[in-house]
Amino acid sequence: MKRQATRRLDYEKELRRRGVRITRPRRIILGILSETEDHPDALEIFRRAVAIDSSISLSTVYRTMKLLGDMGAIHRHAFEGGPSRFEHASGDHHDHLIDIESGDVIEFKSDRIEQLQNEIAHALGYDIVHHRLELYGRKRGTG
Amino acid sequence: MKRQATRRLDYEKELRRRGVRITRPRRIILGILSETEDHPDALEIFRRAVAIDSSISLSTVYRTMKLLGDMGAIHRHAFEGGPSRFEHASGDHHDHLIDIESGDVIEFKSDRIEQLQNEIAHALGYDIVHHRLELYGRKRGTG
DNA sequence: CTATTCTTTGCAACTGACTGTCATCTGGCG
DNA sequence: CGCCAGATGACAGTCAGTTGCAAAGAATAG
Repeated sequence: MKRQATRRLDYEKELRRRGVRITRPRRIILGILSETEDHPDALEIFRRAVAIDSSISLSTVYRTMKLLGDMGAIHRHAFEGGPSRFEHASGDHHDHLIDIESGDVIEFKSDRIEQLQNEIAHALGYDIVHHRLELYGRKRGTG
Repeated sequence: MKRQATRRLDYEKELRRRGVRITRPRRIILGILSETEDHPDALEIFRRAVAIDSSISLSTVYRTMKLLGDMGAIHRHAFEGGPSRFEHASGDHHDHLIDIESGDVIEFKSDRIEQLQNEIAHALGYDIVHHRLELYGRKRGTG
């Protein structure tokens, strides 16, 4: 449970190392990102940020998400039919199963699939730069 | 090469069956969709349609793509960082490898991956409604 | 073939999700 | 503290797509 505080400090250290200033809005957004285990969108992050400091603007949230995304500190996911949703980039790679009823996101990982993807790309003469694998499903016995 | 004309007629028959009127703009768009083997976006379809009948509007293209998509006659793909691109829904399911340099789309199919996806979703208590698997890559020996 | 009906169209205004501009503000060093 | 490049809030602009509406045009009836 101390993981979160550590993660925020890691973010700040990394930002400093890159000559990025740690401002009040950024510290608040970093705090929100490091505490959440879900996949909030920009508006949701904005709402949570405003609850802490009402002067924060939505532009700053978007700018900060872009900055952190470019740095590789967070991942942006453009799931179907909605705004981008974010998660911190710590931990290793995984893909997502999206509950089409609730919007909940479940993370999973399959080395077999990754391996098959590489084989396929290779056979087609390509190197994979990145990929997107999303399963959209419904809880069994719920419809 | 007669496949395309047949496909357009199939589209029209299906539309009629659903009580949808076959208008001039729709016939033109259907013709474009049945002739192309690539994955054009709405604007590209619009450009091709205007070359045939300059009075067609972009709204009608969007509306027709939505109609055909809802009917399941075409598939809409929202690849990263660009507008939706479309392809006719004939033939069987496949996934896509996108050349990040040229935007070219290569179709591929892997029963092994599909099977693994189902196993994963099942293990998590879900039934897959649909999925999205996109590989973004670069041609080997090109960079 | 014409009248009637109800869908579809083109246009323009609108929306959601960002991105860019700019005057003002501020973090961090000196 | 004082400075000042980089960051911020406010808001205009963009991009892809959607929607409201009056006019046009399919399909059907007569």
